[in-house]
Amino acid sequence: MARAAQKRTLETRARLVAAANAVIDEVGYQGLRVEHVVLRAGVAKGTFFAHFRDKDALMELLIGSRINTFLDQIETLPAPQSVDDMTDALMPMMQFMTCERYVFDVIMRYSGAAACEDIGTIATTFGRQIDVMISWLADGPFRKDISAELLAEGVQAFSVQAMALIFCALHNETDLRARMTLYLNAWLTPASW
Amino acid sequence: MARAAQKRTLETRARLVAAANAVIDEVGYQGLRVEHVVLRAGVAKGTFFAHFRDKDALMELLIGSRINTFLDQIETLPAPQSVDDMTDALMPMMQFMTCERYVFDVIMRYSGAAACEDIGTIATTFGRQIDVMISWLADGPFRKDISAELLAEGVQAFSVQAMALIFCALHNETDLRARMTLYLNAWLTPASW
Amino acid sequence: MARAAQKRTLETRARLVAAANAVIDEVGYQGLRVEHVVLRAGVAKGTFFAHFRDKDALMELLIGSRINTFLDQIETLPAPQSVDDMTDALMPMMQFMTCERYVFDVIMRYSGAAACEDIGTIATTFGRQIDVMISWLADGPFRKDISAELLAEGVQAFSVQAMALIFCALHNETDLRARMTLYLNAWLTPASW
Amino acid sequence: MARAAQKRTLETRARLVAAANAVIDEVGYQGLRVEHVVLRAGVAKGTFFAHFRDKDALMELLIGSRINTFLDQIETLPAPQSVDDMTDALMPMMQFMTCERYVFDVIMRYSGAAACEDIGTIATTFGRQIDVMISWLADGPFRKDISAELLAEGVQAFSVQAMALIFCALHNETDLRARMTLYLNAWLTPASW
DNA sequence: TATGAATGAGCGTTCATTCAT
DNA sequence: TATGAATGAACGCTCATTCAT
Repeated sequence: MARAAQKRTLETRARLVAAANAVIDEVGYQGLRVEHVVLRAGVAKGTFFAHFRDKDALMELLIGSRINTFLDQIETLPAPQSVDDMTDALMPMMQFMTCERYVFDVIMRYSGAAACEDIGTIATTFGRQIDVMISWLADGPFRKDISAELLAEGVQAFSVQAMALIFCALHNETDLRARMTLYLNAWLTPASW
Repeated sequence: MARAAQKRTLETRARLVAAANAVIDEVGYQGLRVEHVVLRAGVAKGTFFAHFRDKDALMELLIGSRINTFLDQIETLPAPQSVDDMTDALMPMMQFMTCERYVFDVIMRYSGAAACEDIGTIATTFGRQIDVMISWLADGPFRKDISAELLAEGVQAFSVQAMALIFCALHNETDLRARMTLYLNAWLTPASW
Repeated sequence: MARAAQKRTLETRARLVAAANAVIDEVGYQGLRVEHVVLRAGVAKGTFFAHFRDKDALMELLIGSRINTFLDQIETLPAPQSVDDMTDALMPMMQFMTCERYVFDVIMRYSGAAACEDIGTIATTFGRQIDVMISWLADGPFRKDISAELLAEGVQAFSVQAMALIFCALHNETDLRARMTLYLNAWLTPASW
Repeated sequence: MARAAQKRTLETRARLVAAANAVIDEVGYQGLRVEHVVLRAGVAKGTFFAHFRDKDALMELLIGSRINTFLDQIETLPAPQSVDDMTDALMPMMQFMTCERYVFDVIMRYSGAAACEDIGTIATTFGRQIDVMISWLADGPFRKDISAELLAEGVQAFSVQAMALIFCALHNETDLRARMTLYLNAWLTPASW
């Protein structure tokens, strides 16, 4: 019976997540309303809050999941041997992260949280990003005078900077890649000064 | 006549700004309510919206002004000759920027906007930051293999990264300075790799 | 459970309606403020708008209810056998309809709507008025060369005309009855021309 | 000088009226905003209120003028010799009166005001309507057992009734004419009962 | 007359969240 | 768990009208 109950619980939760994704497909993350989610899931509003602490918790889960999917993909790639390769590897994830101002803002609220005990889906992805990059950086023709971790944090800092520019009317996706290349070349390439 | 009218307008606007600052002193930026502002300013609510598009517009003005004041101060300083000096110079402004999560979030919405025609008070402060740092970087014992502008953008990227960490439970003000030093040393110091 | 929930809903709605009526007793229909209603009902403002589309929807309900009460009363009366009797029967309702310029205006917005599918409380009362009068007209010493329905519509048209005169500074309640008698005699009395 | 000043005054007033008509052509009577009128007229808001007691005063003037134009036209017609002719004569004016719900409402606020000392442009038009119709009724093959004035008031009452039906989704312009014919036949035609 | 900034009361709305059942 | 009515604090907005200059 407990097992059955748990099964129902999981089903309800899955229904809510599916409904939320469907809503997002229609109106975007920004436009998501709890009301619409529960309506589509066919459950009561209270049920939503029995499954998610608050709306933000759902958002974090949804966005975090998407990022994790991108990271799964990224982890299958061989360690990039150039800044261009690294940019290529990161681009899909960065494009998702900038698909909506709202999404970027949510993610930003957790940036830097990588080093925190803080356990949230998005925060964890920052840790994963750092980890992936550490493995890459140790393994490629990149700057070696500072720790791979610090280097990775720098890549993250520059990613954020590059992404932030997307939301300027004057910049577009092409710029995102160009910026990244520019930044990472300056940050990662062992040049003699 | 037009001048007289404009004078009254400016006075009212000044009253609103002063009232807003007073409210913020009491309840913080986050806690500011339009209602309280107009009450304290002794003007009608409609007057508020005749002067500011919405609450956010006021916020941008207030926060932007504060940042500009810090930049005024910063511009009086001699060009820093070390990463420590540079960090010292930037710290007061960064501390303000991280005084409240809300303030940081507002600022972030305009980060990267430096390069934009986009005219908002905060956006312009990003441009000023870049300009100040360009003058510093050209003038100090810093990396010279890339343009001062790119270097400045990097400083900004790392500042954001360092500030974002403040909002992790695990970090505090001391860390802000430490992080900045760490990042800027790695970014600005001409080391042989 | 659904029944219980509905019960609470009905109670809240009843509280709002009662509060609204109390407010009207004090300040009139014109003076009714949503704020005062919710305050007196002891519910949140949001609750009001969960029950009524807007203030006008409440007004229609309240005024429509009052008219229906008058019609209930009217329906208990025997079919009038003279224009005077008919006027007597209609007077209380017409006096309510002209108790406030605001009330009359609200009602007018729905006049003629009798024949409409349009479902609003006030609109339906127009239909009831017609029905009552049809039964009267078929049953009394009134003109018979045209359909009772057309005759009833004419009574309505003349009622409106007579009521509209009330809002002329020069006219008063006495005139309302006098006008009605004059009009109805001309409209309903089988005279040889 | 006084004459010059008066000339300027009249010009400004004319500019305001012209601007108002232009605004109405674009957004309808309902959509007219004093702000738009003064903007288009190139005068200050205060000037508007120096020329018109309030917005309603302007509206009354504009709508009243239009009605008077229709009445001018109507007065050139020969006295109608049938209900159909009478309906034809009145239709253009009635169509204008029902061009917008707002216009009809404004007019209604003055209906019945014909008999009032009350001096407003629209109120006066009601008087003119009555006068025109009195001359018609005395002069045609219409009911004669009651005064032409009372008969005219009845025509007005039925006109209002017919026009009110226009604002029911279920009715249209064709109905307006059909209704009028129906009503006026019942009211004006000397039939033996 | 003309100006136009200021008024100001109130409406409608929002929507995540709570809580009694 | 599930329900869903109720919450409630603000915000934005409206826009005719006033009044000091």
